[in-house]
Amino acid sequence: MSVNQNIKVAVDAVVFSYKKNELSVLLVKQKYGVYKNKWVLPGGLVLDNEPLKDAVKRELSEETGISVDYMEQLYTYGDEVGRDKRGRVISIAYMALVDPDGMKLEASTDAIDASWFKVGSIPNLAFDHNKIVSDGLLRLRNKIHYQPIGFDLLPELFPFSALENLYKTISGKNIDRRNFRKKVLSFDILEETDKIHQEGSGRPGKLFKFNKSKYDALVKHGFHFEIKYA
Amino acid sequence: MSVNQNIKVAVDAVVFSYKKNELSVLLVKQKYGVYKNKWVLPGGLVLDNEPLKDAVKRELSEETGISVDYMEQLYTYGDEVGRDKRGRVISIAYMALVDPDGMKLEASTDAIDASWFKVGSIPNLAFDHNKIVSDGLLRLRNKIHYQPIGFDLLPELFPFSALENLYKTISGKNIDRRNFRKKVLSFDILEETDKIHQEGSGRPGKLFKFNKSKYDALVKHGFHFEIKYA
DNA sequence: ACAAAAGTGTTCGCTTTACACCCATGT
DNA sequence: ACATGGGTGTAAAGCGAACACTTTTGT
Repeated sequence: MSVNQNIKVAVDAVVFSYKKNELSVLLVKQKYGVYKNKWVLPGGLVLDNEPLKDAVKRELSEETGISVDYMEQLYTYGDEVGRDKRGRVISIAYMALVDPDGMKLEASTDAIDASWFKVGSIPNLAFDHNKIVSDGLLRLRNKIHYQPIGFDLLPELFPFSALENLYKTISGKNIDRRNFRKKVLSFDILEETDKIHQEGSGRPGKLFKFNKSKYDALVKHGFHFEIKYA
Repeated sequence: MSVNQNIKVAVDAVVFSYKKNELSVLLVKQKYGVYKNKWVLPGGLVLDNEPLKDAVKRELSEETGISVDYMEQLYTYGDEVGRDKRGRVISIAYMALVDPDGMKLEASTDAIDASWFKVGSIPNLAFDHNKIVSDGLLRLRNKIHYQPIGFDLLPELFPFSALENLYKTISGKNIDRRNFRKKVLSFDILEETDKIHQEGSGRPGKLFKFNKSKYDALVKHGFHFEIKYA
């Protein structure tokens, strides 16, 4: 333990948002250094007395001004010793989800610019960040099947079709509307409100709300969320 | 990036083995330092130019003399800033599986002793290592349902009942022998050899072998391994 | 002959899937 | 009245779950 080590520790975040049938990732443009003007994932070095998850939140707040609704550790990238030109840096990557409604991006410290990129049109990123994004996407695609994290991409109140379209978009598959609604409602973790959705054309729909405490209670009794596709 | 950071990077491994209906974890007893004589997971500091997974393999080889059949990254522990008394150390934990047949434990560098502990009787470990073990166990329990990693705990040739008992042991549930066999064989990823198993009493059984290349080929065509219980 | 483990099919119920028409609203 | 998206039920197929007797070997 007395060995002198010269490895730096960073965190990076793959933050997803969803809007109008489009899934996006948050990227920032570097302001300084060797990677100036390169797009990268928000992130940076961990402070000496800072828990990893606090480092992620701090970097997100500093570089983009946003705070997320859901966050989990994704993977630690440290097998490519030369992944950062400036020296050995390992990065602990996190995946996060956010409802972008009412959020405003604000590039500041370290970042010249911050912006959402649709997952279909991510530019070439510095480091191994393209790989991290695709690992994050994979995690998200898998996890929406067996954990109710999709709701963290939606506003608190949402029409049922929003959930359906979210699943269609993220999974890339078609869903049978009737079967999907039947399945999700059978879980009894959504509250139907008496408000209705008014936007665009067509018949207005009721707004629903994810009841997290009900979900938690059900889980305690052995319930397991699972959605397969029609 | 010019910030001076004082965080050390370690790796730790939760290595599982299976023998006679018992699942065990590999532990080592510390030889030096503040944690002398404490049982811990095999692991240690990463070298400056060493990929993380190489560090795990090196530490395992140095401290216990074993090499593993399967290894995957588990989780990075870095939210508890004081998890190591000697200073800030984050640890990237790996889960590994090994067939203990013909393996010999050899404690050496840094370790006074190395030994298998049944998962039901793990002592109090230093650091947060009890937590890491239980996270590893959880990962293993979940993963055998949807990835064919159980075979890495068995010898190359095994009687069908060994697989069945492995699943019973790890999941802690009872399995219907007929349904289990039907399901597994339906995947067509096992080769039936003409050798037979001779040990103990009862009718001898045929030995089977996991056909990894066949499995890989099937996966490429959309096959998904999945085992639920009767 | 007995004990011990291997080997083997069928039935039932539930879940998944496939599928099409009417309703409420805005223009 | 037409366009747009919301809301709803039923039948067929496939999969998971429950269940018991015969076979082979050693003692």
